[in-house]
Amino acid sequence: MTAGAASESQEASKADLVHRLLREQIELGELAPGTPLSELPLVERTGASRTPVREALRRLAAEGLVDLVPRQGARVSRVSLQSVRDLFDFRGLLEPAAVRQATDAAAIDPQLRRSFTSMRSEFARIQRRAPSQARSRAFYELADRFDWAVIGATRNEHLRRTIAELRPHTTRLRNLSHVDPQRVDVSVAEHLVICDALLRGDADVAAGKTAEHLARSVETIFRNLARGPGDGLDLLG
Amino acid sequence: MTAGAASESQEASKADLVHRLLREQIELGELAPGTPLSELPLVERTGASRTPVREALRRLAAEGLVDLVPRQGARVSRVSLQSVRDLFDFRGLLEPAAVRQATDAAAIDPQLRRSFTSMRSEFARIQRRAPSQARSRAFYELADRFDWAVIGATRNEHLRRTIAELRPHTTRLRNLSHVDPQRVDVSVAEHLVICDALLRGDADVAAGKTAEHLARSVETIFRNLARGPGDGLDLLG
DNA sequence: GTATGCGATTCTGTATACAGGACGTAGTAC
DNA sequence: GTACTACGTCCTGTATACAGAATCGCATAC
Repeated sequence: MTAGAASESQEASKADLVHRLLREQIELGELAPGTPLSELPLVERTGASRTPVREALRRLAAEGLVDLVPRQGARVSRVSLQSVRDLFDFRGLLEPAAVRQATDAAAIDPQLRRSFTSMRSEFARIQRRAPSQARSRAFYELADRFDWAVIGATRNEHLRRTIAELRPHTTRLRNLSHVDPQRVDVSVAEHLVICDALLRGDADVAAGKTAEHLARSVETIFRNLARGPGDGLDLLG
Repeated sequence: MTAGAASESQEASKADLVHRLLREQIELGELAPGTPLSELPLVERTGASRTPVREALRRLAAEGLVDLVPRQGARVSRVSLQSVRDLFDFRGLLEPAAVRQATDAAAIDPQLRRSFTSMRSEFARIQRRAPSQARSRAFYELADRFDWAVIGATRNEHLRRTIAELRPHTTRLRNLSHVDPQRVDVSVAEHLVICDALLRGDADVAAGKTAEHLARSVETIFRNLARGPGDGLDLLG
């Protein structure tokens, strides 16, 4: 594992590094929507030359994290209400199908099954914790691992790649909005239900509950938005 | 239109041109799966320098038309039976949803409605023609226009972009396989049914028939494949 | 005859230099 | 005082040069 990581960091091109750096900063909201990303400043900041920086920007543009205006340059993409709707509608189309495939895979692959079983008990443990900042963080970290496990268990390559490409958008949206402890409660319970159905081999329920979970998530985001921008949801960039 | 095309060709960067050239050649099967795409030969062939050529290759790799091995270069991506299944399964997930949105859009937008009405009558006209090479070509050209109209009428940007990215794969698959006149017959009829439901505003039927159409298409491809590679389906590249 | 090692060639990954276009600003004219 | 124009600066798009890695072929040793 260590050797793997070492050879990875050796194998990673500078374009990969710059791409990952920028993607993480955009995900975390450190680079606010609308921030200009000119190449030369990035060359200074990253130490790479313009060629890898260019490639990183193009890749980010393909992922939709960066808007590229032909002779004007790159900016961190803005987040509109419509884009949030689009994102969750699209996830609602894809992720239930992915959960379905993951359910089938977990029924066959014992190691995958153990992995989901373990995450299920972690969700249960979080459920018993008192609401706190740390609890929310733990939940999101676990939910991320769960989502990646589902992605990894998705047989269909197109489906897998497309969902994976959406994750930075989802993460960014979470980091741009505020944590709603009540929503975390519900979300933990929803993940438990999905885990149970998945482990039970009930793909229909697992997929259905995933769709419901996404619908409730976007509902919460919009409700919090309706409280006004003073509440912290600062999407217009 | 002419001025538009002129300004377009002025606006298009060399990277765009190289990208389009290669994509078309891959779609048409002129560049067979597995063909190495080294940068220097492409520089000579296209007249562009390495930078735009690189960008075009990276873009094609992101679209899945080219496989990029880290320190080894680019090859036209190979087409496996699994990748065909994956492609059509994924399309079966996305395109019914897109047809649904197009149905809603056509109910509101009169110009869009006229466009679909006109294509419906073109399908009907093709149906009455005698089977021939030209008839198949006319059908595929029209089916392409129909698909693009649906894509254009898809509100959800993620859905629209993802489906659009799949089209080169579909086109390539068609050009790598042989035309099955019997399948064209059925396919024309299926498109008529979809058009009718779409124009009638019946999104459920339009979506359902789209899913059926895709399922039958992939079935035909696999059946023709089962007849053996001598039949012309030369997918292994 | 076969296997192994060394060398040459080719290619990618990266850096950098150059040209053309866009935007902002300042100055001038009305 | 305002609007328009011209100039300067910045930035992208493109070309090209250089270094390191990988692969292929050939020669040699067993």
